[in-house]
Amino acid sequence: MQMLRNYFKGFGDISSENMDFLLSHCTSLEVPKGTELIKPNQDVDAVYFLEEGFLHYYTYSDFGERVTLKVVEANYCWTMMDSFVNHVPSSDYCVALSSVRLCELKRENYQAIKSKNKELSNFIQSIVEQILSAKVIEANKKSRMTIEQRYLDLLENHTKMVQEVPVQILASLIGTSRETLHRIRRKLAAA
Amino acid sequence: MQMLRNYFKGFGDISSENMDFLLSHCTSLEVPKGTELIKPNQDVDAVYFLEEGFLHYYTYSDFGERVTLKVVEANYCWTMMDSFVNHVPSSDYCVALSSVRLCELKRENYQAIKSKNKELSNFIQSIVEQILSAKVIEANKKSRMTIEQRYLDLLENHTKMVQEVPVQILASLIGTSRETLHRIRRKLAAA
DNA sequence: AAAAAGCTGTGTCATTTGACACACTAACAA
DNA sequence: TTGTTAGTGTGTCAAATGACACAGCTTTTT
Repeated sequence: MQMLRNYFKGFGDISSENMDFLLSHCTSLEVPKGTELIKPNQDVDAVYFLEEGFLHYYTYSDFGERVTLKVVEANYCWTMMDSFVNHVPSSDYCVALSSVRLCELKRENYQAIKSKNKELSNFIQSIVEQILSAKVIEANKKSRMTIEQRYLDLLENHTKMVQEVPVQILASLIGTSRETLHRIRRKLAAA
Repeated sequence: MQMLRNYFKGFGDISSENMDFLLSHCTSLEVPKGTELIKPNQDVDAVYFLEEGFLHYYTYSDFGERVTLKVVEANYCWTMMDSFVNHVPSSDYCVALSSVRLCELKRENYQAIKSKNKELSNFIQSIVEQILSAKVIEANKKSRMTIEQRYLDLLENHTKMVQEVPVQILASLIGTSRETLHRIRRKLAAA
């Protein structure tokens, strides 16, 4: 839970009572590799914070091809946004790529935190705003970069992910085929 | 301002006093085609709601190529998220593609609304959550679709945009060159 | 009105990509 | 232990794409 505490701290100051209140509404859990955290038609009623391991968030295109939407890594907060916010069933998948340790914040606890007091509701508001900002930055960055640049970015900023996540999944994440990613790796190795 | 009122209504119920308070903190403005709303190094301290026309939000890649990040259309709320949330100067551009009518909500007014009362702060929180959800859905949708599907999506759901925005900009928006988009259009016309 | 700038349509051609195929290795389950 | 499944490296080839080039058209500027 220490990791989650530090994650929260990064969003601003908060009294220690409120921090404890926050953390007391989160529960730790561990799941083995291969666990299907989320399947289509499921109602996602929690937000997850990853402490260790990798999650594979993916869906299928109209052509039946599996498309990676996100590889969730440690120290990252994630949920099926649409399902969580709008109470609709998810249409995508989320599977543990490794043994995973995570914290769960249930929707009812999320609501309880928001209505506890002003500091907490402002704190949560600030977190959501910052996550929104980060999402936009991430999407814009992706738009500007070529496939090769995206791979170099992974290498630089998500080294462990590159080492531990299957190449096919990385390829799909950056928007190409595993063969093309392989060509990029070969080229980089030669240089 | 009526359009903005309806936009807000779409996010949930709110007392008419609060709605009026909200709207009284927004100001209407009109800018002619070609206006540079935002230039690099500028500090963006407002959120904009478009009532009419189109905005071109773009940046440049490492290769000096102009990349369209978003074409903002009527009934859409937009800002340079990073700059607005984190008080950092923007590095991108936003230019009016046509004569544009918009509403502006300054950061200080945004704060004033959030702290006015509980209903308003919850209302704003709910809007931010829903916008975040929509952003994620949009990004995921884009990941799943081919260039052609993205164009068909524009045709179907943003007909006016396809008619009024230069093809080069649309091509960049969906992630391809104007030549390739042209090939797609030719193919669709033949069918 | 003339000139300039921006946008569009289109052809050619070299390059990049994806699809397929196959061998090899690692991980896992019976 | 053995069979099975998942993942990787690599080659070939057809198809898709981007870069370039140029002509015609529209809009804006002088």
